[in-house]
Amino acid sequence: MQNNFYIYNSLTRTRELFEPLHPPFTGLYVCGPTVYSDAHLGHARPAVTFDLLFRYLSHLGYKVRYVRNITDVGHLEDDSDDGEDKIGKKARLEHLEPMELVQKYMNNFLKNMEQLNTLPPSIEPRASGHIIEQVEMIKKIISAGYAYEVNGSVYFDVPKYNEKFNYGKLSGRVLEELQQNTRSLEGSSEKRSPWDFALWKKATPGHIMKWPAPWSTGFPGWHLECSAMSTKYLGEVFDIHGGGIDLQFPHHECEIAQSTAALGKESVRYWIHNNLITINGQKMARSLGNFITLDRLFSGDHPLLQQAYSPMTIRFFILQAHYRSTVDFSNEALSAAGKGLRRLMKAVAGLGNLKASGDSTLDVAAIRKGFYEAMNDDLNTPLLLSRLFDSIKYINSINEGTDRISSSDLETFRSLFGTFVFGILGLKDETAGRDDEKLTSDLMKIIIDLRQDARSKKEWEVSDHIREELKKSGIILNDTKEGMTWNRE
RNA sequence: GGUCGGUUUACCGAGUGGCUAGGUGGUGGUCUGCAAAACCAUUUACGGCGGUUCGAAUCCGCCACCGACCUCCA
Repeated sequence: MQNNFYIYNSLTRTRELFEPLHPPFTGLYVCGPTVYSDAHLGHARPAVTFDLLFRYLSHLGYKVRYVRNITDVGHLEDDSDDGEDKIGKKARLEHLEPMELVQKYMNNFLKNMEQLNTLPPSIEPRASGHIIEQVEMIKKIISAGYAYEVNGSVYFDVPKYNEKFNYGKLSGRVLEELQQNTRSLEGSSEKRSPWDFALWKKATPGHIMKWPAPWSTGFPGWHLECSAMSTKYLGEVFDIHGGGIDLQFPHHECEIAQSTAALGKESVRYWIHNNLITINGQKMARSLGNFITLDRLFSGDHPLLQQAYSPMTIRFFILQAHYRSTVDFSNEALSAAGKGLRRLMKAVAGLGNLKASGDSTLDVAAIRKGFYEAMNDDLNTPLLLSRLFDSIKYINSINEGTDRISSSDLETFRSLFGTFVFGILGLKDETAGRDDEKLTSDLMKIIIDLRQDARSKKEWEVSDHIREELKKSGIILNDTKEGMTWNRE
C-alpha cells in the first residue's frame, strides 16, 4: 500500500512519509477531554483536526482504529501531592455523584462533537473502566525498576529512567536543565525528585473515586491511563498518537517514559500535536476562564459574541487555518468563515446543474492532483480550501458557457468535490435535510407566486412588505433573472 | 530565567529562493422597480537592521514585539 502522505512528527520535528507498521491497518490514539465541564472552542480544535486525519487515512484506504479516551478519574488540580481530583471537586460543587457528573459532561461533549460532524471514534475508553490495566502496568514498571512506593503511593523514577533512556526527547527538554530551573517543591513531597510523577495515589479519607490495589486503596495517576489504554487497544507499538500541543509536556513525555519503562520499547511512531485556539492572543483554557463553550457559540449567548455561529462555521473556521498554527478567535474571523462556507456550499450545490459538453477546457486531472497535494502536505487544509475556491470559478464559468466540460470529466469533477468537501473536510450543508422541508418549500412556493403576481402589477409596497416580513423570519428572497428564489439566512 | 514557536496586504490565513494562495471586507461592473443574492473584475503585503545570492516573505546573524511550555489545560 502506497501513499504520498507526509505528516509532521513532533518527535523528529520533521515532515515524514506516513508508513504504518502493519498496512492496511493503522492505529490512532488521541487524548480526549477531562469531563468536568462543558466543552469549549478549544476542544473543537483537536476534535476536528484528528477527525480530518481519521477521514483522510480512511480515504487513502487504511483500516483505521481510532481511539479517543475520556478522562474521568485521576486528573488532579495540580501536581502537588494533595491536589484535589478535578472530577471529585466539581461533583462536590454540583452536588452530583462523580460518575453522574462525568456522564453529564461526557454526553454534552459527544453531542457537541456530533454537531461538529466529527465521526465517532472506533473506541472511546474511560480511565475508570481500565483500573486493572493501569495497575498491571504499574506492576510492570516497578518490576523493571523505574518506580518506587512511598506510603501507599507509587511514583515514576524519572532520574533513573533518564540514565538509560531520554526523558524529554519529545518536548526538547534536558532533565539536568529542568532540574536547575525547577521551582522548589515544598518539603512535604513524597517524591524523590520533583520530576517524578504519580502512577498510583493513595486516597485521602474523603476521596470518593478509589479502587483497591496492592499498594493502597487509591487511584491511578493521570498520565497512566493513556499508556494503558493505548497499549490495550492498539498494541505495544502503534502508529499515531495525537493531542493538543499543551499536552506535549509533561503529559506525553510521561506517557513515553511509562510505556518505554513497562514495555522496554517505545510505543508511538508518529506524535502529532495540534496548536491552540487563542482569544485576544492568549490561549483559551478553562483554567484561564477565557473560554467560550461550544453550546454558547452555537446559540450566540455570550457577551463576546456578536451573533451565533453554526457548528459548520466553527468547523470551517478551524479548517481555514493549518492545524499546527495558532488561530485567534474573533467575531470578524468567524463571520468571514461563515460567509466563505456558504459560498462553498452554494457552489457545490450548483455542481448538480452543470451540463456536459463534448470536450473540456479545464484540466480536471490537474485539479485533482492539486487537492491531493494539499492534503498530502501535512494536512494543509487552508491550501486545499484555496484550491476548492479556485475551482468554484470553473463551476461558474461552465454555467455561463465560457468554459466547457466533457461528461466524463464532469463525473470526475463532481465526485472529486463530494469526496473532498464532504468526505474529507467533513463539511455538510446545514440548510438541507431539515424537518418539514417539504412543507416549507410548498408554502414558499405559494408566497412567491403571490408576490410575483403583485410585482407584475407593480404593487411594490406589497412585494416589499412580503420580502421584509420574511426576512424577519430568516428567509431571504432573491429576485433573479431566472425568477424568484429563496434561502435561509 | 530556560526551551520552543510566531510576527504576511483593512481582517483572517497559506506560502522552507525566482512562477505575485484563498476567504472576508472595500471598490468598480453585470443583473435589477428597489434591495439583496449571485457572478465578473479589482485591491499586491511580508516586524526592524545587516548579511549570503544574479535574485529572499522564504537562508544566516543581531534587535524588537507576541505567544506556548517549564503546575492543570485540547
